[in-house]
Amino acid sequence: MLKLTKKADYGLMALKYLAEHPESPALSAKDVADAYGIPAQLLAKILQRLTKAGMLRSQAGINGGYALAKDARTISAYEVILAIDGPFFITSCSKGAKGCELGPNCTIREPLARVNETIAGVLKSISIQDLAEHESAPASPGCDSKDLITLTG
Amino acid sequence: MLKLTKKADYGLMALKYLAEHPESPALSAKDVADAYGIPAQLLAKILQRLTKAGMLRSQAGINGGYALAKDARTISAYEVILAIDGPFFITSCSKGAKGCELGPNCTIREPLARVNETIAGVLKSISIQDLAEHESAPASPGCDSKDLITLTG
DNA sequence: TGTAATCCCGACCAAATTAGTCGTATACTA
DNA sequence: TAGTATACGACTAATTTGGTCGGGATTACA
Ligand code: SF4
Ligand code: SF4
Repeated sequence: MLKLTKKADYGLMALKYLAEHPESPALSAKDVADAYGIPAQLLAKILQRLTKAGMLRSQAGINGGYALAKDARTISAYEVILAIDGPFFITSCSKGAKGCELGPNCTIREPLARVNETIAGVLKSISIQDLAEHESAPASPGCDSKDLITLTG
Repeated sequence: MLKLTKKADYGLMALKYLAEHPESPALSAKDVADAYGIPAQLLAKILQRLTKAGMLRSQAGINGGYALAKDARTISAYEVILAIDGPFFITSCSKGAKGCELGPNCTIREPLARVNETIAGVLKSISIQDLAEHESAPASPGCDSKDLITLTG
């Protein structure tokens, strides 16, 4: 539960891989898939989605493939997950959903919605760059994310 | 994706409900289920798990049922989710798992593990009490949760 | 003692979601 | 034009989740 889908996982990995190989003009889906031993066709579909979402550029034909369309540090994990799995909410309801309609009955929805935002915030604060140089460079010194925390009260 | 299961959701609701009715010595699974219109048998199983995990006391027989075994503010959303759905990790791997064994191949696992901890931390900081009085009383003033944030770097 | 209410628990089935495959069309390069 | 690649939708398979059933054990009380 509360798991990232493998697709999102693959997507992040692929993006990270591309970020680590800026020299190549383009890497094919197969290249990346082979590098990690994941199904090439599945990864292809994922990369297509990321392309449509604007974070990759694609090139068909021989020597074609994918390359980052933006700077690695401007792509957040959140965007990636969003593009691959669609909008995410930890509750089944949340705004705009056809989920469980306990509506007024349910008073835990609001606090949970805040948890949701917190998680989204965390995910937004992580860039592909952060993943690539995984020797974790302190990007948020001090307590500038204080707002993320206020959800408990 | 990244969704709370309905079981966990139900569990939180039930706990909140019990927290709101401290006068009753015990409420049956059916009582709670009816209050929210959720399947009684399913809720029963959930409550059993919470009982085994020590956050509820149960009483069989006529006029039996469940009651909180601890103060509502000492029960965190995290415990509840853990008891109902088992250990949660956003990645398929994470320590102790039989998940995807890209092992050394995968360098995104470590940053994601930190995201995981952050989420866990947030969940831990929310008590049943917080859910019950959902007019959100600031429980964490200032920036005492700074550590939750350092995952980005 | 007997009965009704209730918890307990494992096995089971059904629905939903996720993972992965296939087939075909299209684009690009040499 | 041959070969390599993306694009995309439909399909199937695997896994997870949601929910049900049935039998058994406890307890209260008449
Ligand atoms: S129970 Fe409440 S929080 Fe959960 S899905 Fe339904 S309305 Fe949302
Ligand atoms: S790809 Fe990496 S992060 Fe994802 S499950 Fe496998 S080892 Fe873990």
